Amino acid sequence: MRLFWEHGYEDTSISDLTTAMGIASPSLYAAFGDKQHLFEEAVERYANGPGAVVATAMAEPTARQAIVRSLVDAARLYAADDRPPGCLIVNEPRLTDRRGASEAAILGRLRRGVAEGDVPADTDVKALAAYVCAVITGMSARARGGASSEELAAVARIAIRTFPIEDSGL
Amino acid sequence: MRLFWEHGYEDTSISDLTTAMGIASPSLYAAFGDKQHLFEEAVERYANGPGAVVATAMAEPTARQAIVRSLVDAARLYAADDRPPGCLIVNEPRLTDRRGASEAAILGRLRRGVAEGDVPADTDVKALAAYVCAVITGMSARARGGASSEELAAVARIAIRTFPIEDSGL
DNA sequence: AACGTTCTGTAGCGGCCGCTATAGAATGAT
DNA sequence: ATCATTCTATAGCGGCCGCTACAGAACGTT
Repeated sequence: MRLFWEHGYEDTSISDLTTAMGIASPSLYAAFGDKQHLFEEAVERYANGPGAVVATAMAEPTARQAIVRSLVDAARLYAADDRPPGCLIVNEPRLTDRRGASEAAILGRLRRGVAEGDVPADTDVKALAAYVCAVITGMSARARGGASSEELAAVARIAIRTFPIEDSGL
Repeated sequence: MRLFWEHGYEDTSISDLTTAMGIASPSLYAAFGDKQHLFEEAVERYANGPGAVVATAMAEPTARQAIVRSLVDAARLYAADDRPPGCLIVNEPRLTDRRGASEAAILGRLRRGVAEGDVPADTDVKALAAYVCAVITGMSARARGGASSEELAAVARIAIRTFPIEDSGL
């Protein structure tokens, strides 16, 4: 998982993986089938662990808090010094579906916000969800380029200013 | 240039290039040296042509107009149907220097704005430049994912709301 | 028309890729 | 202690990569 996270699918070779695991390639193939399956298992593990930032943030009581939490957590986690920088799902081209699911989660949370009254009814929720995803993508890219958590947090703070929803501390 | 733009450096093979050019590989090597040099020439050509969006936008009279123009132009060009989607320089991992130059240009324009009075003196210009770059990166990524110009423009409009500078039409 | 030069294309180099056939080591049962 | 079974590692498959030696075609000169 860490290797795919750091280097991406294409730039992680079977040789890299077996070396890191301390096994030989036939053992890897016996255990995981092929590279594709191993990758899927790694992504699943990632999505249920380090990659659950956005998903868990959506549980916040208001839509604004949910999105603020996404961005703030992303800023911290994408540049945490005990992990590879950025987000595996955001950076890996072939994970379009997973990214779509994240965006759908954000969109759903915004719509719930409209329904519950904490988001103005005239808000273009689709565009806002796309915007949040774009910012998160940009943050992940910057993390990969060596940006610090503080720098990402500064970006997040600016991004948050756009919301048509009242401030709520944080 | 188009091949590198569409598929990136690694996923564009010499075979792809020679096929597109209608020549054989020895001719390519005679003309460009090696793949790396050809890529650099292609990037140079890109930077002086389709990739000059941000650079030219910086010439706008105010910093705000410059940044608004960057985002609006990016929205239109990144999803123009007569070109590959997104930005070569933004998407290619190895072009860190070029990206740094773009960010420096934005930062310089913001500082000039502070000096000329059209940007508030207490603005965190570094963070704002980082934010703009992050949004542009996100827009390029979305373009690659198939987003339309309209969708990108919607993202740009939201992004623009953050600016601590007065609106000026557009 | 014959020649010398320039250029293009065929063929193939070494190297790494994902993947696997096969032989040998470790383990449990008799 | 011997054997049957499971697992592991060595070695190597075909394929594509970037790159190039070399032979043959095209062309300007005499």
